[in-house]
Amino acid sequence: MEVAVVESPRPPPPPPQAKEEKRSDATKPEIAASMVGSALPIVFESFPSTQREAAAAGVKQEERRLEAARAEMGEVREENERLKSMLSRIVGQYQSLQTHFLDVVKVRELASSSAKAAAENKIPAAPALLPGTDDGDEPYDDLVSLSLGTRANSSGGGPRRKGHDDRSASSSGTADEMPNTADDERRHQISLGLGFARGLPPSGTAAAADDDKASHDASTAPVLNLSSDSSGSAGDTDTTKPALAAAGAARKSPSAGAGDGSADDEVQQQAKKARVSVRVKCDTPTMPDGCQWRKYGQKISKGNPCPRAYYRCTVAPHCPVRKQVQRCAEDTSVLITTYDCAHNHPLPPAATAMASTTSAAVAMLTYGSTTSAASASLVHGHQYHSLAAAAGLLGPTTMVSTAASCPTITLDLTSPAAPHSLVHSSLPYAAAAAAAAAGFESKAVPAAWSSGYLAYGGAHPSYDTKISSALGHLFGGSLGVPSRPEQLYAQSYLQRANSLGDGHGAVAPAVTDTLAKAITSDPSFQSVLAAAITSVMGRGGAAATQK
DNA sequence: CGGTTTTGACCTGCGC
DNA sequence: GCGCAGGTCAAAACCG
Repeated sequence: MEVAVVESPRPPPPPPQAKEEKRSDATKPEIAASMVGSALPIVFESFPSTQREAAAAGVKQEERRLEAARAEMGEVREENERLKSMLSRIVGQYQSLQTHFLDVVKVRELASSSAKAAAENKIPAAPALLPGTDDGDEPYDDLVSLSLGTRANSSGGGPRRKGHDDRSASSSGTADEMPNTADDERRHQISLGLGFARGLPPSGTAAAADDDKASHDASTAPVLNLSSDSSGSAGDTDTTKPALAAAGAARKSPSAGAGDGSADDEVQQQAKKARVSVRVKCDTPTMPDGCQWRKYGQKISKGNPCPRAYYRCTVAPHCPVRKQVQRCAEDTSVLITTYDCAHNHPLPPAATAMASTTSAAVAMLTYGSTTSAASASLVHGHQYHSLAAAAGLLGPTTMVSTAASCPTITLDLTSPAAPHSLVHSSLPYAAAAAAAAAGFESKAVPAAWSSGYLAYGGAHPSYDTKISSALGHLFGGSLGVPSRPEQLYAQSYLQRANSLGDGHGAVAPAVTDTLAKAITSDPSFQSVLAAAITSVMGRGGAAATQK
């Protein structure tokens, strides 16, 4: 349980009142006691002897207040315990699900190999989990939707990628570029089932191995193709469309895409393609996200009289992260900040919130998948947490767009939350996550979570749990949107995660709705929630993995 | 003096 | 091929 270690990374340069708000429950009694202890003597000394009765009455009043405070702290502690147990239950369910999933994958693997050996002998393994598996050669396609739209790269071609689609389509049926079918299929399976998309080589082999599957994938599991829009296609690592920073980065290090890139290179290559846009009401020239930025350009873009400023991260010399800042043409009080890429360096604590959010969104867009915690290397572990954060915490009104040259997640933090959004919080989550994983142009889901998150930035004293404060600081807590009802958000979210499994609205398109159903079915949803909380609370570790 | 901002020029991709 | 728009570069100016 990471709950116990959450308090250590205390990110933001704390404003005085915020510091008070973020004290853990465990420290509260001592704090309160010390406060009372220091206050009482003053009370005694400051009262003249002639007013001892009044002083005594005051003492009694203080004691009553102390009792009340203790009772309140007891409640808070109880609440915290309840949340902890809930979280541990969720984590347990996630692990059991994962174990079960691995078993299923194994069974399918065995079934596949035996099916090939027995020629036409199909083994209907795990039909409940794998409906519609009608081709023995691709037994895992349908698994994808069960694992948050994974196998980003294995599909060998994104729905929007120009030319490469044609290439993969035209290459259908030519298996001469298939060096090791079994091996590729294995990777394919891994990527499908456990979201090892990152581990897949974006170059020829994976895509080529899928050549005869690509068309099928595109039709049966189009939701998987988002990430391949980025760089997962055959041999296009050096010809990918430069999405903002990608152009500059490619210019600076053209060899990065040409070679047989390391995992990190691939990660960066892929991460460069996705963008996260944040809309927030802000008076300052830029949104205070805790990072250090250097302005390197400014342009007047068409359709907006407000200039667009270009910033580069200066925390590390070669950090690829860039951001564009532009005021909304319709409402100049709204600041639109678009982040690109992921930081390749440890972040200052104050910056980890937004950075993890954006990189999480990038990760989700880029890979559309989570990796197995069991196999978590540093990189994979980061991916795991990132996706979790993205899927679970991209709560604010979220739009996923692939209309541009690269997929973009837009977080609209300008609209206040509607009360009902608490009740239906899971749907927007699922729709957003599914849409993000799918890479489809998706209608913005009125999740209106922003207040739910931001409210925790204010950290109501009675709800000063680690979880809530961690959630609250996702966006730095500096964007405070006052909304008391949303302070119940986390609780209702958790409770709903337990009681979920029913209807979904008709907000999302059909495909994403299918994914939404898969995602919001209890175990996955809860696991994502648990991972999300773990991710947020373990920012320190996440920052370390961002190296 | 070092770091940041400004700003015009340049590069690249895309649509016609 | 041409023009447009977006993005980046880099020298000069600015600032603490």
